[in-house]
Amino acid sequence: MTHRVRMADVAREAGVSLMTVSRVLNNKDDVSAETRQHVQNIIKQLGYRPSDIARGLVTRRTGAIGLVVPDVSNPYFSEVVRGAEHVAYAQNYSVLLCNTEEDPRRELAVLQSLEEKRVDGILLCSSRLSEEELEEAISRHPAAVLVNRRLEFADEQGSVGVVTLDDVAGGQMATQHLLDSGHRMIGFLAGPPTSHSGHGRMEGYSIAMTATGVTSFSRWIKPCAPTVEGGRASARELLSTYPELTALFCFNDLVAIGALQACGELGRAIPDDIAIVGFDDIPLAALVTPALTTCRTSRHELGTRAMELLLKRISGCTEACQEIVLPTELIVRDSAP
Amino acid sequence: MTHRVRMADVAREAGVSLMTVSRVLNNKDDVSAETRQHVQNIIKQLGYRPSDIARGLVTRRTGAIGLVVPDVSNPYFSEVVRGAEHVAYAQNYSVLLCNTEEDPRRELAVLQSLEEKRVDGILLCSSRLSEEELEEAISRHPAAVLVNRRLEFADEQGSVGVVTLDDVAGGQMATQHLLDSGHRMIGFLAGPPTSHSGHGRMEGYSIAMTATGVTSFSRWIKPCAPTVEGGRASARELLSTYPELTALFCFNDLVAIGALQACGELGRAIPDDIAIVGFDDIPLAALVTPALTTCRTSRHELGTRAMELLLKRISGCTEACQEIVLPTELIVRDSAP
DNA sequence: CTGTTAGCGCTTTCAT
DNA sequence: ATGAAAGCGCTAACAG
Repeated sequence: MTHRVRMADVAREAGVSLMTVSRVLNNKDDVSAETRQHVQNIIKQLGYRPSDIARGLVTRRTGAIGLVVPDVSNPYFSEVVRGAEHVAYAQNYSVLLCNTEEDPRRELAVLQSLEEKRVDGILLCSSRLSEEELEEAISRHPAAVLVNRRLEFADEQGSVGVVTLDDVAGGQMATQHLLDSGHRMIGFLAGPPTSHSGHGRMEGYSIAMTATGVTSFSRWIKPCAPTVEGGRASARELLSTYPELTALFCFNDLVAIGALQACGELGRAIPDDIAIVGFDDIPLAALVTPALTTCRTSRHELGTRAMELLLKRISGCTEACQEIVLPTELIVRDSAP
Repeated sequence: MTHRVRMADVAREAGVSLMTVSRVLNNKDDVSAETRQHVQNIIKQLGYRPSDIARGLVTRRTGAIGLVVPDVSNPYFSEVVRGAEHVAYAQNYSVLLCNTEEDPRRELAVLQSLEEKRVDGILLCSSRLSEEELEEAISRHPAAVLVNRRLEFADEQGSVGVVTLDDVAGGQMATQHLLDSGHRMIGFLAGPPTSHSGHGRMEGYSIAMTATGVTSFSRWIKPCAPTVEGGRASARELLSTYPELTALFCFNDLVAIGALQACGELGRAIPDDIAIVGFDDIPLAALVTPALTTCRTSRHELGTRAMELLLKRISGCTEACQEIVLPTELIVRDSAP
């Protein structure tokens, strides 16, 4: 690479000024059709590509969105990412992807890095930060949308958009399904204590249990890592301590699959000895044996709606539309018919 | 946001020149400890964050890598992405993620966009472009590494790094395993005709079959979409046409799972009536019933090695080390014991 | 050790 | 419809 073609090269070659080239590039209408065509030919001939860097310095817009997720290789988030990316691309935004690896320190680090990159906005999924850290981080960015996490205090100021799942309703629906099948001793593998989704699902579980008159179920609630292995280990423990349990509601499908494995190891048949309900309906859920009953959540839609909201906010939309709650849907399969 | 804090604000407040602030920021050693501390205090106090945009304009480095994959929500690629991202982050590079959605036109578009972003290099996974398009795109970027795809002609020029799986050896190993179990009528669900990995695996299959004296197996080769559904449909067709087949080697695990389903529907028991071998060892492979025999490939390592190679090349490493072939490992489970 | 000068490649503003 | 000048926020190269 000898020397990147600059706008000045195009201008010289075309025999016009920098401004004319700039106008052609930005589709300004005050350029004669003739000149425009000529300049476009030269651009193509020289293989010129404008520098977003130089442009960004003066326009203070980068056309980039920071997308922060705990872990792209988690199928849940990779679908959110894909949905978000799709919308961004359609509006000519690019996406800077950042994994936090569930580490709040790293989350702060990527947020700072995105600030230095001067992204036009951030999409923050399942943030593990404290309210204070979150408010600080958000205030430092031109626009922000939170996914799967709400801000208690800043909400009313409309400083941030929010897209969440109706975890409470989902948790309630899942638990009610088990109750309707006659189960009363229902354990809950609750996921990470820091997860807001987990709290919502637990609330739904509690509501359903209480409404049905089941009390003292709190000892049946056990936190766990949101993974197959986490579910397996916690299910073993919970079922060993409380063998009277006849059903398990799980934080997510991975945990539920871990529970499936644990039951296999403990020699407890599913769904006859014990029924299991997951959450999310990841593709895997339909493929394991027995197929998982679960609450379907549209991760893709979570991503698209969040990005749409963010881009709206970037464009200066100050209207209401700042909190979106997506419903979930119970999918009944073999693990809890 | 009234007015972003600039370096000039820090300099004024600290009573020093722009350069001193710049030196503190970039950890240049020719600043007195005292001044450095003072400036750092002011920076923190003002909440100053340097602009990578402005810096990039003068240094011609953006600290960003373009990562191009067909689809992040495909677990295969999301693990590659995660490996790559991990290495990039450790060296203070950020990652611009681009999905091509398997569309070559979109692939060209994102490549152009990355060029305008002036990324320091690109990592291109499973490119569907023609040799010419690929060469053109690569030549326009400061550095490039290809994953799961080779460039026939440009290789010797060392203009591009390459990281691939040893698909031929993998295909051969998988097929040989079936041959060793006594199978001779082995079908191959080949994946997309455009897939280079698919070609490699087919070559391995052919080598093994031929070496064992099996001829005229080409009619048992059937292309398919690289998905569960694609595998299911193609397996049904292939097994209906050639009911004498006793084993199937599949392009990847998703296809193999589709084949599993098809066999279930056709009433053919696995592994007794028909044995199945997949490729990749995705997490799902161990969880389906029967558990899948497959060739394990380390997607994470594909990502880390590729990013390491790219960053080396960006740093001007012109040494050999420009082609890496990662081995695969046969994992024997229940679908082909 | 610290400061001054001159751009990086574009767009904005104002002039013609 | 087109151009000239100024400057976005920073760093490289040189001075002191």
